[in-house]
Amino acid sequence: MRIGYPCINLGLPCRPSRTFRLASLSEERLFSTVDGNLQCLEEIVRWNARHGLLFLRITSDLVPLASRPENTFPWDEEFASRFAAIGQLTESLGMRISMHPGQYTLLNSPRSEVVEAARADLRYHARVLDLLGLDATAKIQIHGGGGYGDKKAASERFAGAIDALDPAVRRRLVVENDERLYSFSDVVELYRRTGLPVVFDAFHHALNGDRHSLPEALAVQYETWGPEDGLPIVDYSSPLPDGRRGSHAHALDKEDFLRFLEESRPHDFDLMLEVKDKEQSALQALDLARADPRLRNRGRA
DNA sequence: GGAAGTCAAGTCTCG
DNA sequence: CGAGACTTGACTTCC
Repeated sequence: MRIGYPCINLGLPCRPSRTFRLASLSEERLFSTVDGNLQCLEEIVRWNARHGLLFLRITSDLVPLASRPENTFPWDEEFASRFAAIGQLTESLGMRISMHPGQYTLLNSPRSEVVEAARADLRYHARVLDLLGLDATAKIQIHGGGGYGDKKAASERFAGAIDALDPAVRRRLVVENDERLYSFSDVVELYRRTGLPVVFDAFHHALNGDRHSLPEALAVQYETWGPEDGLPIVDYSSPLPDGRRGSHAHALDKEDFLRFLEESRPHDFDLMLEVKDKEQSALQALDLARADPRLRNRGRA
């Protein structure tokens, strides 16, 4: 088990997700922004490694507006050696990398321009991971998408869109249960149609659950990950104290997290903590899990 | 310099 | 059918 947090480190003075408005797009602006974002990403990688956090989700804003047609700057060529160096650094540290496109990246839309934009966005994400030189264990996690009033047809479109993807994108994709539409059972069904491994989000499962208990879900999830995919990925976030639906808690709920560790015990996975205070919760989680033998296992699934 | 408003994305609900 | 909600972090504008 490796533990991590998404995208930004709130304690560091830099951000790897600086961006700008479409109206401000220029080659100069893009160059200087990506330059700064990569610099910050490297700082985060080093900080995380020093603190034992070996699972990192890279922000989708690393290259702002990357998949917009207006953006014609060859950032991938321009920064190829910078990406390669950071990728070598993460490899040498034993760090795992993932990415998670936004909620507006939808492969199953009935609108072809939406699907084409999603495809371009996924190509961008895969390009980043390719430039880092990472193998297929570096995943891109997506959701099932919209329902469009006919979930069955929407799921069919999802499967068709997956089948049509470039293998360089396809091999990195994993599908995560959401809090509203595609439950854990639904994404397992998508796995059966597409072969995409399943990311289990414990928080979404609590909000949009089905018959699976936590250990049951983890056992089913485990079967969806192949030898090339690495350890399964699990997302965890604490429930909000006031019980408000959906959004992520501000800080780690220690009791809930310890219960989660206990109940998930038979299964090993890499754990992404989606909590608003980012690295603080990840450090607490690492501390709470320090006696857990899974932390010493970095092996294959 | 800080507060308020805007953006980027697409779906979905509500009137 | 069209306006607004939803989400998130950061930009941008305004005083």
